[in-house]
Amino acid sequence: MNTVFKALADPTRRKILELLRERPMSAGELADHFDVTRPTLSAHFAVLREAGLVESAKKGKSVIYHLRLSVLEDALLGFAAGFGIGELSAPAHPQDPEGTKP
Amino acid sequence: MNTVFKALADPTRRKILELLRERPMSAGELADHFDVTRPTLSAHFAVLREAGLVESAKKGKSVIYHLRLSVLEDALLGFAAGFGIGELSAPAHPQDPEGTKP
DNA sequence: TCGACATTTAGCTAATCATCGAAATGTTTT
DNA sequence: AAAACATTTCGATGATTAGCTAAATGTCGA
Repeated sequence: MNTVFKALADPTRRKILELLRERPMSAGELADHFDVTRPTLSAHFAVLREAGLVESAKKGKSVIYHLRLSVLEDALLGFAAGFGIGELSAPAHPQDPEGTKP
Repeated sequence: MNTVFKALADPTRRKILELLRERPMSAGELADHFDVTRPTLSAHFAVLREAGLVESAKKGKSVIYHLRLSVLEDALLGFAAGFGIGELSAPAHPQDPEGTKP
């Protein structure tokens, strides 16, 4: 949970998550949206992966990243709930919560 | 908004906010809940104040800190809403339930 | 006014972090 | 097999950060 907030502390990483919200994207495709070098972005991916916020899958030459919405949701709402913020129905996860897919 | 997430990245600062959620507290009273020195805590207060997450008021010998809940709420829910997390706002793109992307 | 108390500022150190260029790894295509 | 491509690892650098001790600032009560 600390790793999630640490990951969220960087604007580049938050933007990566926002891009991934639309659809899964390859590392190179993501890189086209930023001015930093690919090694730098790769390091950001590692932080996000470490926090459980994204998952990666090799696809040919590329590596496809996709968002793990449930992790973001749990961290954000879990923390907010402690403050009485977001007294709202948690939406059913549209995404696989944990590696339960074949 | 970046300053808010940066402020939330530290566990000590998150705990300060949680303590302040119950009631306003003086710097010294807050300090009793942590193992770090008072100057260190004072620096954390400065970060939280800079982010707008707390406000301070001098009261005699003490300085009373109180939470600014609306700032926390705006940052958290504002960010979450962009992901369809948290409220009535439906997700822009319901996530692809895996596999339908060749 | 003096001394005790609460907090902050100042100055420092060690650790962490974002970034880079170059090299390495792995995959596809010719 | 070799060239081309995508991504990551390696090694280095400058910036930021959390932490400390010591000193400064400000406030109250005797």
